[in-house]
Amino acid sequence: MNLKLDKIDRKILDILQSNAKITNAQLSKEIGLSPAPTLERVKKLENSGIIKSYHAKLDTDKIGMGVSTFVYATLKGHNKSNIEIFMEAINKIEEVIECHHVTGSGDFVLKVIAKDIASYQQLMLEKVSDISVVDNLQSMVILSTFKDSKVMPIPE
Amino acid sequence: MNLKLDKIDRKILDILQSNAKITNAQLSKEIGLSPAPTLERVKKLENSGIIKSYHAKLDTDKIGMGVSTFVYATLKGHNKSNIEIFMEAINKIEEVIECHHVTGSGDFVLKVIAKDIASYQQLMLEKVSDISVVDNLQSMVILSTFKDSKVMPIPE
DNA sequence: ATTTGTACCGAATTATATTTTGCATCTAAT
DNA sequence: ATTAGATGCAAAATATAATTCGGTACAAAT
Repeated sequence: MNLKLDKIDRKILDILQSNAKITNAQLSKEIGLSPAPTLERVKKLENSGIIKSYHAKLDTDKIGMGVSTFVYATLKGHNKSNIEIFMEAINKIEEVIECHHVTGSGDFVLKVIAKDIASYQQLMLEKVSDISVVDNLQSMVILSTFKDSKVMPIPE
Repeated sequence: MNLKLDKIDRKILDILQSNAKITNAQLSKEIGLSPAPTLERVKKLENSGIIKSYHAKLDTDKIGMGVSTFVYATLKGHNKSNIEIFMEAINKIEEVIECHHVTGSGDFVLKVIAKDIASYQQLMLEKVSDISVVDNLQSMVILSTFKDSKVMPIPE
């Protein structure tokens, strides 16, 4: 599988990142090819794994998930087994929508969403703090998000 | 516009969050309705703004954006005018894909992507540190991401 | 020069989305 | 209880879009 991206591929990726629901016909117009090779390129991008998946983005307020936070979590020891215990527990909590292992002594950044502050507190106390290997948790509540781009730049 | 979501709506949202490319026919099967009312519901969810948009998710490594970081930024003073200067500058930097205003004295969390550490450093020095109102920057490099769910739970 | 592979186009085919129609259910007012 | 209005539905018909197919052009390798 050839992963080399030309200018047209990058344009396709740019467009599909910002609007996944564009029709192939419209996409082909915007990149200046006919529908057939356009579709071929898109399929190639999908099959090669460059495009991993397609997702609907929801309005958190409108679905009643008004509280979003970042949580910085430290473990009691950042050995492999503790990390595995942590990962497994985190994966079961659907309100934890992201979990990243970051530099700094074995620490993690989580993104958590909740209905309101009360349910957030409950969630953290009952589900996250409760994970045996968790040492410290530090929450930052997101007051507002003024950039949340789903479009990543693609280097040449 | 009625924003009340019933069980079927929540199921639709759940499915479209994890797979935006599902056909209406398949979606209707999974929720147990016929295509017509299914499409009606999806359109209603789109028009009401509950579904904001649809996006392709790319593989950061495969597009050559191997470095992702969280950056905690503090401003020299967190008054309205400084925040506006900061926001405007940040919006122009396409490598900064997220920017959130968080609790703590006027601080921000950014998510930044780059080709490699060298270009990351260059980006931060030349574009981010350079914003006049920025006081302090603290970077955390993401070593690995083991949860990045695009599916938010929806409360009843 | 010939072969091989790749990318492209236009047209035909197939799949899918959208609209329409009419029926069933529910609610509220009489 | 009955009626009127609204809502939601299934099924069929239509419109639109995606996909496939055959063929052409071009580039690189032999």
